[in-house]
Amino acid sequence: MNRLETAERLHQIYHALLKQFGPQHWWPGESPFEVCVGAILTQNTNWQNVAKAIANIKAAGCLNPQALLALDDAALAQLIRPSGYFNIKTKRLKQFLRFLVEDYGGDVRALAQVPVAVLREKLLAVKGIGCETADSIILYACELPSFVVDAYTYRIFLRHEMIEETADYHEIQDLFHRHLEKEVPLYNEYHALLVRLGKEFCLKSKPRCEHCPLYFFLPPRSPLRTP
DNA sequence: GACCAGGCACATC
DNA sequence: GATGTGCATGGT
Repeated sequence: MNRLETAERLHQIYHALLKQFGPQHWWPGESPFEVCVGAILTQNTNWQNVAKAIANIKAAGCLNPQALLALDDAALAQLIRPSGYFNIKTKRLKQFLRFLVEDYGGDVRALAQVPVAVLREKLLAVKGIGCETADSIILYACELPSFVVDAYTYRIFLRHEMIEETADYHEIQDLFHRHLEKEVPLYNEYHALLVRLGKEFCLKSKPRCEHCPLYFFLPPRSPLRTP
């Protein structure tokens, strides 16, 4: 597939998804800070469980960096319990909160002033933040262009034979960065639509024609390689 | 009861 | 550098 064909295919898939599902209105958070918290809590976890955890944090009046940091680990773990892995996520959340408060005064808008490449490196240096979480914070909280790749993205584009089975996170991300307009709304909607496709048709749907832009049937769950 | 979900760090070979 | 494992709840 040459460069033009790849770009055309990526756009074709995007428009087919948008036509099928409509805008997804991501990220489902009321503030940039809430998006950051959600990005960490949703690691390998269903969003419904994360929503419960965030509701608990809100009910406790703690949805701000200072209040969350002031909680002791046991209390925070209890609040985020529904999101699973609550002990490890307590540590990860606090690592991020310290980073945010100490380096940026607890203000996500200040994060968004940092050049994308630099910001990404800084986020990845925080223990508990990997590629997907970093890109989610950059794209959905800071509204800067960094395409979010996840396990669904891998499975869908592997099935479309647009990536190799051995493709790692950055190879997949490069596919989108090279062939799509570097626009935040496009990156935002594309990733959200891929997740929607994955959720909707992962195991429920029969395979369709593999040349159809919406090739719903996914290969079995397999890990996305991260560097 | 098994399997899955919007990962990540760390141990081991 | 690749591969395996622990982390944990809630829905289907």
